[in-house]
Amino acid sequence: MSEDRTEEAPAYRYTASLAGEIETRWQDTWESEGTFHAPNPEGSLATGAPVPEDKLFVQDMFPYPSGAGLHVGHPLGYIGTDVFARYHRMTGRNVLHTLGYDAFGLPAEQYAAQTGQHPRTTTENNITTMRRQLRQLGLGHDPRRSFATTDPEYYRWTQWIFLQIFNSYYDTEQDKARPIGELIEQFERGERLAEDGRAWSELSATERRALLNSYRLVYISDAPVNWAPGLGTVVANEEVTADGRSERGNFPVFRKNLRQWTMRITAYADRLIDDLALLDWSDQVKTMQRNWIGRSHGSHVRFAAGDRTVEVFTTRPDTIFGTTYLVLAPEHELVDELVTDAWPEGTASAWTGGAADPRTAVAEYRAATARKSDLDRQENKDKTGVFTGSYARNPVNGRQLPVFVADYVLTGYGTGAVMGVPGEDQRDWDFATAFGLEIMRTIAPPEDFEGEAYTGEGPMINSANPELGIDLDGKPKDEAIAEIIAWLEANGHGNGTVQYKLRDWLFARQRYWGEPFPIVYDENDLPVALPEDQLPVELPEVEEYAPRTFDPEDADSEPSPPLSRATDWMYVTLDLGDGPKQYRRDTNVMPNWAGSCWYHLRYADPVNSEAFCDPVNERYWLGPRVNEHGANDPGGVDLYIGGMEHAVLHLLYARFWQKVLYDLGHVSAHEPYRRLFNQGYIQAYAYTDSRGQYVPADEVTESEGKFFHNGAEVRREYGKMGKSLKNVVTPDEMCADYGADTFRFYEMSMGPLEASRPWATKDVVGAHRFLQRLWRNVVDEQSGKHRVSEEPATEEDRKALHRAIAGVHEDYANMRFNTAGAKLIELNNHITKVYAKTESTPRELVEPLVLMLAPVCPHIAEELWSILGKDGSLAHGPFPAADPAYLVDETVEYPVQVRGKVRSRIIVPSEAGEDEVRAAALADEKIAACLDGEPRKVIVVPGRLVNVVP
RNA sequence: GCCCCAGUAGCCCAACGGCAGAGGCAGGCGACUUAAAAUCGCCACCGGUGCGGGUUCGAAUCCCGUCUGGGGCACCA
Repeated sequence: MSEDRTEEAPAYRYTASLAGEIETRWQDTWESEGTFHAPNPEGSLATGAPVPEDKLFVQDMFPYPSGAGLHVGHPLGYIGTDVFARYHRMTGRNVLHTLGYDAFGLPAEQYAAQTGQHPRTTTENNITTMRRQLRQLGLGHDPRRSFATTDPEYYRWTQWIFLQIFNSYYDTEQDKARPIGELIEQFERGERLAEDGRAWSELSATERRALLNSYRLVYISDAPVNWAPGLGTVVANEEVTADGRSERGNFPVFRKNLRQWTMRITAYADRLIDDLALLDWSDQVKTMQRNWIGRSHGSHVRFAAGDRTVEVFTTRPDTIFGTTYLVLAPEHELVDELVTDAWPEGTASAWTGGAADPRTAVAEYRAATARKSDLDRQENKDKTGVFTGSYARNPVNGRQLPVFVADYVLTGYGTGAVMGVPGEDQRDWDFATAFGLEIMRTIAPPEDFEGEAYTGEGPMINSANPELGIDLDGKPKDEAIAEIIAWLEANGHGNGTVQYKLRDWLFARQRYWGEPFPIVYDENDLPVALPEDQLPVELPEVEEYAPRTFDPEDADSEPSPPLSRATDWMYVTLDLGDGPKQYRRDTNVMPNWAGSCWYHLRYADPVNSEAFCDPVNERYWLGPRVNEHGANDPGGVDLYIGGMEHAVLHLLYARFWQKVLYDLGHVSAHEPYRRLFNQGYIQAYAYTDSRGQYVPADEVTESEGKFFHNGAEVRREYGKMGKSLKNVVTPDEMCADYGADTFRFYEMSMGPLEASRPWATKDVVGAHRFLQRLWRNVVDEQSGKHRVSEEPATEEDRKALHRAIAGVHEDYANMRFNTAGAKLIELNNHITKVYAKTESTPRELVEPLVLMLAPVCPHIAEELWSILGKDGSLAHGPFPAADPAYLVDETVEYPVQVRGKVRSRIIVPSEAGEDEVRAAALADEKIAACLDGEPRKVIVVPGRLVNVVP
C-alpha cells in the first residue's frame, strides 16, 4: 500500500509518506512547545497563573511494558481517551492526560533469570520501545507526568503509603482508619484492654508491640495462604483461578500455613460495597465487585455437643427446625475434640468410611481431602464425609444431630461449620440422600413442586415449639428470620451476623522484581517500620533473580525469596532511636498491584519530592465536586478507561488504598475513579490449515465465503491477536502504510468504543481516502498552498455545516467517536460534491471542518490549520459552535402513514401547526385514496410524521 | 447450573417508540490511463432488524419466551 508511484503523484498529495512527514514534525512541535502540559495549582508544575476551574482528568489503565510490542488492539483505549481529552482541551478545559508504566512484574524477572540481564535493563528497554510506538500515534500526553512504578522516586511513595497503612488501625466505632498512635493513647488511658483482659501497664514492651501489631491495617499473619511451588511464591486469593491454579503461569496452588504480610481489606468490606452506589460504573463491574465481596446476612447458631459447642453460620436461620445433622469442614479445629473412640450402637456402615472407629475414619478422610487438589474438590461434587461419633443438640427442638466431617463445607467461609437442612438446601439434600439422613420440610413448597430441596418462598411448617415460646408456622421468610434471630439472641444460642466472601489481602511475594518492604525485624523478630527519611528502600543487586521454584506438585516445599540470598543487604545496623542495633530486612516484595493502587494520585503531582501528592493538587484534580456531580460525589478521576479484566482485582485494591488515605486525611476523594468506562477489544481472525497449524493471516484470500492459503482451503477462527496465531497487525505497519491519523480515524470509526470487533486491514483505506479528499478540498496538490476563498458559503452549505457541528459536538462529548467520524465524512462529502471541481472552497466551511477533525486526526488538522495561515496550535481550540439559525429548515417533509405504513409524503412550512399538518396530510390524494370517509384517528408528531388510522 | 452483554445488507456498523440506512469496506458502471494499480465521480443491490408472542395509532428500539455468540461466577451455607 505504501505505493512507490511518488513520481506520478502530485507533490502535495496526502500520501502515507506526506502524512508521516507531517506527523513527525507536529509531534516534535508539541513536545518542544509543551503543548499538552497541564498546569497544576501548586508546586513546580504550577505556572503562577491561576488554573481554570474547569478541569478534566482522563486516565488509561496502566500498561505493563511488554517486550512483545504493541498490536493494533492495544492503543484502542489510548486513542479513545486522547480524542476525548483533545476535544475537551479545545473547549477550553484544563485537561490532565498522561501515561505511565506499571513496570514491576514477572516477565522481566523471568527474562532476567534466563539471560542474566538485570530486570531494570529489560524493563527500561521495553518502556523505550513502547514510548516510541505510542509517540508515533500522536497521543496528547503531558510527558512531565509520565513515570514508571519501578522508579525509586515513585516506589519511595508506594513504601510510604505502606507505612501509613502499617501505622493505622481500623476503628469500628467511627468506621474509619485511624493512626495507631491514637490506639496507644486509648490503651494508656485504660479505655481498651488486651484480649486477655490485662491492662496496658501490665504488658511488657514486647507484648505491647505484639498487641499493636494485631490491630494494624497491614499485619503479619500465620495463616493458610496460596502457595504455588512451581511459581516459587505465594499468591492472593484473587489470583487463584476457579480450578485452583495460579493466574500467572497456571501452576497448581496449595493451601499452606505461612507467615505473610496481609492487608486488612475486610475492614472496608461494607464501605467497598456501599460506595459502589456513588460510582458511575457499569452495573456489570459493580455486580462483579459485590459478588466478590460477597456480603450475606444471616446468623451464628450455637449447638451444644457434649461439653463442646459447635457454632455454625447460616443465612437461613428460619429453617433451623429442619436441621437433621451438622457438618464440620475437615480442617475445623473442633474435629479432634468431637471425634470419639468407638462407633455408637447401630451406626450405619455408610457413615464409617469403612473404618473400625471414628478416630481412624476421620484421620483417613482428612488425609484423603488434603491429597485432593482444589480442582478435584471442584469437579467432583459427589458428597463425601464421615461421622465423628458425636451428637449435638438442636436448641429449638432438642433433636439429636449426628456431627459429620465433610469437604463440601469450606474451612475459610463463615465458621467452617454448617447445619444440615436437606429440605431447603440442595447441597444438604444431596448429602442427606447419600448418607441416609432424615429429610424434613419446614417450608411448604407449591403443590406442583417436583424438585428436591425447596429454596423458594412459602409458608413455614413444622416449626413451632410452644414450650420454648417459638412459633414460626405460617409466617413468611423475612418475618421468620427476624423472629428466630431474636429468640436465639435472647436465649444465648446465637446472634444475627454478616459474613463476607472477601478475605484479607495477601500482600507479600517471594520475588525479586517488586517494591521491597520498608520494614526491618529486631532481635524479637517483630517488625519495625523504617523512618520516612530512609525511604526508598532500594532493591539490592543479587546473583539470582528468580526465587527457588519447585516441582509444581510439591506441596511441602517452602518459599525461598531471592532477597534472602542478598545477605549483605539483609542485615543492617541502624539507629532507630535506641542506639545502633542490628536488624534484618524483610525479604519479601510487594505484589504487582501495589504500584497501580495510587498512580492516579501521582499523575496529579508527579515530581513532588516533599509529598506523594500535594493536597491542593489532589483537591483540584481529584476532589469531590458537588456542584457538578451532586452532593454524594466521592471525587476521583473524571474518566478511567480500560478493559474488563481488572474489574475485581486492581479496582478493588485501588479503592481500598484510596479509602485508607482518605480516612487518614491525606486525600479529599474517597473513591479513586468516579467514572469507569470499559472499552471493547479488537479481535482478529486466525486461520488453520488441514493439520491444524496456523497460517499467516495476511496471506489468506477469500472466495465465495471460503478461505484459502496457497490454494488450499483453511479454517477461520475468531479471537485474539497474537504471534502464535500468526495474525498480528501492528500500529507501526499502519503508520507506515497510511499514517497515524488514518489509523486513529479508522480505529475510532470501527464501532462504539465499548464494543469488541474484528480488525480488518482492508477497511483502513476508507479512512485514508477520506483524509485525502479532505486535504484536497483545502490544499492545492500541485503547489501545497491552500485553495480557500473568502467567498461566503451557500445557505445549503451552512445547513450542512451547522448540522455537522451540532452532531459532532454531542458525539464527542458522549464518546460516540464512530458517529462523529461519520458526520465529518458526510460534511466533507458535501463539500467535495460542491467545490471539488471549482477553483476554491469557502473558508467558512473549511476552518470548522479542520477544527472538528482535530481530536481524531490531530496532525493533519494542525497542518491544515497552519496552511490556512493560522499561528500556533489548535490543540487549545477554538472548537466551532453551531448556529441554531441553520439547524431549522423552512419547510419540513412529513411522511404520512396509514396504519403505520408510509403511503405518501407532504411538504409543509416548518412553522405549520398540528392542524395545518393534519389538514395537508388528509388532503393528499394518495392518502385520501386509502381512506373510506373520516379517519378514526390522526396522530401528528411535530417535525416527525403523520399517522392516519382509518 | 446461575448472572450480565450483544444479534440490523456479503462484512464493520447508524438510526429521542415515529420514513430501517448516516458512514466505511467489498460489489457494479463511468472518468483518467497504452494498460493495470492508485485516484475521482456515479450506482445500487439486497435485508423488513436471530426466532415466536405481547404492549402501542406506530416497535430494530419497551415487555415475555426462545435460539445463537461473547463475557463473568460457580459446593460461599
